[in-house]
Amino acid sequence: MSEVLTNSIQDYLKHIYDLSAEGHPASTNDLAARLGVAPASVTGMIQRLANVTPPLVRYQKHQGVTLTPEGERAALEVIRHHRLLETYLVQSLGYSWDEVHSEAEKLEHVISEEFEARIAAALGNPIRDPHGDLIPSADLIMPKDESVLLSSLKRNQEAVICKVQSQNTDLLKHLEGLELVIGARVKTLEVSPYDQVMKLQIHGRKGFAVLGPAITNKVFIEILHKG
Amino acid sequence: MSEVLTNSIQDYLKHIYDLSAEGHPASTNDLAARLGVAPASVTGMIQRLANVTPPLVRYQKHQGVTLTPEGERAALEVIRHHRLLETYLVQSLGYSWDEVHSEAEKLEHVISEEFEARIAAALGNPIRDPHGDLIPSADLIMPKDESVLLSSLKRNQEAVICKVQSQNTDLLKHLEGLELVIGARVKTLEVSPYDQVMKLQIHGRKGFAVLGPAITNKVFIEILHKG
DNA sequence: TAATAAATTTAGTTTAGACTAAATTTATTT
DNA sequence: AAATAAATTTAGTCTAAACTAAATTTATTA
Repeated sequence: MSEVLTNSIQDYLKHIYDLSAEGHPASTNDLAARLGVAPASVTGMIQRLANVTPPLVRYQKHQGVTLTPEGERAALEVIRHHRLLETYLVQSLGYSWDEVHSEAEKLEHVISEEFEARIAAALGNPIRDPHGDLIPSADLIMPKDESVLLSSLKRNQEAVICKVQSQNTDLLKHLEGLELVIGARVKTLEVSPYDQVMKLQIHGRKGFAVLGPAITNKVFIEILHKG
Repeated sequence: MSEVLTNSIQDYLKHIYDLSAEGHPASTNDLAARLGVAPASVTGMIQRLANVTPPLVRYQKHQGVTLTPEGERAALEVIRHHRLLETYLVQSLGYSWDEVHSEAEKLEHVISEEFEARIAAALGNPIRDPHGDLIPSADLIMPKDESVLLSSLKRNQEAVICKVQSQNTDLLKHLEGLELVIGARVKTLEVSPYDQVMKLQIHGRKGFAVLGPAITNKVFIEILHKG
């Protein structure tokens, strides 16, 4: 019956997507917190989304909410918009990684498929955004995440930094200082067996960096298979 | 009291701006037609806009509506967004002039001042959009329009095409074929006194074009003062 | 297991911004 | 100037999406 995906609905679907990504349904309260809205408002909305045809979510009272395939498609569309936009703002308009979120948050709801296609092409169809998050493909498949924690890298293995899971400005500044940024190539020189401290060589930089687990458990990498 | 300029309000202000640009206040019916909304809805909205502090419009029953200085600022902000966006879409993302309007229509309401500044800079602070319309400056002054009709160009005068006032695809295609596009330099070789037919030399093109008043009264130019 | 706390839902309001139908005002003709 | 037409306004309704307060359900703890 209904056909329109309002901004608000798109936001709900987006947050349900990543709250339920961990396996269990998204709870009313968590959703409310993410959306900055009262829990009662969430209940109202998810009931509507469950009763639309086709339903966008599966919902049982007190049991939380998950996306139907239709809901997931819609969510992935918004997520693709968001992450492509963040990438475009950084690459083509010179934004820094910490300025892009709120801009993309607004633009994601209004750009056309044409616009999406043009910026994707201009960027060479990237697979990760500036934060390292995966970008769903044009046909709305979320790529499989091959990344692992830096802390799991063994001696002599090489890898590429692909994500830093943290909003902590100090940490991010510290990593920037070390040139340990997304895209950087690294190789493990040594791992201390007791405290997990790693000695890391950063490609194109002399000497090495020493990182404790407080850092290596926040940084994700893709291991380079020697070919 | 109110502080938020919703999308809808921005659209009203924008259309009031250019409907009242001709001198007389914008009428309820004309506004309704432009906005694709019932006349009664317009009355409701402009009453609200007149009673907000500070008022955005001046309104007297049955007399139409004009912008206050505050309303005009808000309108120029939206118009600047729109025209910069159209320009950016054409210059930087390869849109054609006839595809940009609806995209800009949606984006104009959501971009930040940061975004506006960045695209303006990337474009070299342009003064006209791809349709030839003037772009308000960053401090929201609408530049004075120095353009005149091509039909007013005298023999031997040179000018630059700056606007074609028409949505007619045939005409626009015809002009494109002649390379008579925005930015083109032209010189009048001859004007026929009875039927106003002009013989025009187009810079960088051999031979000349012959244009009747049906065309020369749609094309605007800026005359080049020999310096 | 009863009592308390936390999470969720229901019920009823509110606001923006549209709508229709009816009433009123201004403009145009005869 | 009266009659008709066109434009505008009033009044009341509707929907999306939020809200608060109260009620209910589930989870936790003594």
